[in-house]
Amino acid sequence: MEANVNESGFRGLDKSLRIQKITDTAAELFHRKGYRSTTLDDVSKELGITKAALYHYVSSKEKLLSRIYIQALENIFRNTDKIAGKDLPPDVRLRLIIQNHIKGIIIQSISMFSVFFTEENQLPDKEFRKIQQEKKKYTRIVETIIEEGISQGLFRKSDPKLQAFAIIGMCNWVYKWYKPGPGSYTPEQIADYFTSLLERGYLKGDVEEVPDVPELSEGGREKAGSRKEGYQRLRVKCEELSKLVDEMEKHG
Amino acid sequence: MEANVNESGFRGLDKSLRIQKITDTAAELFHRKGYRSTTLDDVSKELGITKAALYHYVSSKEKLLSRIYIQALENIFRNTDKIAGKDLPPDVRLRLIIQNHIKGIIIQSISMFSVFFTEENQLPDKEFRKIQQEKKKYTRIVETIIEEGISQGLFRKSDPKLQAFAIIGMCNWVYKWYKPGPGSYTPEQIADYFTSLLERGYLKGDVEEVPDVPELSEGGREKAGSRKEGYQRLRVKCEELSKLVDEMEKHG
DNA sequence: AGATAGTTTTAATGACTGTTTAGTTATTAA
DNA sequence: TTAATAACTAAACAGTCATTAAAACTATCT
Repeated sequence: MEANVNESGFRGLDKSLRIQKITDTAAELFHRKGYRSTTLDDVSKELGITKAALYHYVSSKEKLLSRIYIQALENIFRNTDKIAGKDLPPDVRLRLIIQNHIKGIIIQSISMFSVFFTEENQLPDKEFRKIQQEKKKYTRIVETIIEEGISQGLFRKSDPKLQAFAIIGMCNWVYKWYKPGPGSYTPEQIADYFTSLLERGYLKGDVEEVPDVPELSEGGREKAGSRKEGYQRLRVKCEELSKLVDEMEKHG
Repeated sequence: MEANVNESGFRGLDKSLRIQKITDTAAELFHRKGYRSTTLDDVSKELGITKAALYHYVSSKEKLLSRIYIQALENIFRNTDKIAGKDLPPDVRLRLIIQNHIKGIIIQSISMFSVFFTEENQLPDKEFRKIQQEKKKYTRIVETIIEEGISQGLFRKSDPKLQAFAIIGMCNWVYKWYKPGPGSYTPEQIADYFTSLLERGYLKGDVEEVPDVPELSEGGREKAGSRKEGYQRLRVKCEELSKLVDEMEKHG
């Protein structure tokens, strides 16, 4: 029946730490139950204080949400500029970005990023736009690295924006499935793995020449060129695959 | 000031269509404002009827959410079994799965999947578990295809589950950035692009032999083997990269 | 026309919750 | 000791919202 007095209390912390604790607790609850479904009573109960006491530290529930967003952004952007600006080959920079990204999500707590990814529409308009803008900025960083990789002849030709979305999506989704624990992967292992997959793909590579990414703007796509036997069929186009599925639809 | 009488009215539809319209409208609003923040007044207003009239078709708000989840699942699973069971090489099956996945999300409406991905914690416990289970089932399907690809020597060695998460994440994230419109990519184009990236990676491929994915279980990883000059450095390990970042931290 | 069933509305209820107010306690400063 | 301030509490305000009850409208059938 007692209030939750877990994890090193709340009273015996100095102010900035107490605010941090409030933010973390809120993030955890918002993550578990959703922002709107979490009451300030829930938060205060979890902290072992009264709701009104909360208002000593945070001026509104909305402000609490803002704080979470600000922290998440700070965390993700902490290293990006340094990485992106460093004089390193694009592939290495991309690796660093990916690693930083996954580390940010996992170490800085999944809850915070879960909220970050799912509660945007709860922010006031102005803040919402700000966040949207920052996200675009981040995408743009990744995009730029990819562009450089391509222009240096290191990366295959592609649509850099689409590729950035693909990579970022793969990384972001970590918050959905990652469960910390003794047997879990470390963020570094995941980053290593993702990088390896993204750089080289999952197909075993004994092909003479890898074709560029298909043109996205037109229908007429790649005429099968000089590739080794056995990999011809890998390049079946999606249009054909579509027909295949449609066919399946009809005949059970 | 009038009620929203857009998109072909509500009154002139037969029952099952009316229920469908309610579900779609709800999904759209839940997507825009969040489940908890959307009132039934919002939904009914959007439909041009009163709140109480809604209760003729849906017994509770929760039920409305359930319906959305059920439809999303139906949509994703519609073809999977047929694809996974078909006697096709693993790489082709994986392509089909990816394509089906992205098509499902985009065509069947982003809103529905946005809700599907973000409002799970609003479901009653029993339903929540059911959904969780279905998601696992889906991951398992992808995983199995990957396992077969590996054992047939077609795919590089890897952790199939991690790879499944990576792929699924890349695909799911589409709901976050895809904006339908005249200049947008088609689902097929996105699927094509993702598949190409996933199969072959973004690095330009003039390497003799692509190394297997690094072992995830131990620290000691790959001794640089017989690879072409110039790609040596690509295989810098994340541990080393970490140090690099840490260093940057200190010296601006 | 009248009855019936299906549909929609108006009006109310009851529970919940973000926020405010007014006051208490503990700690520090003068 | 007195005054001031920070930390906190209890209670209530003001509003919102899911849900229900009961009345009114509409179309169809007899």
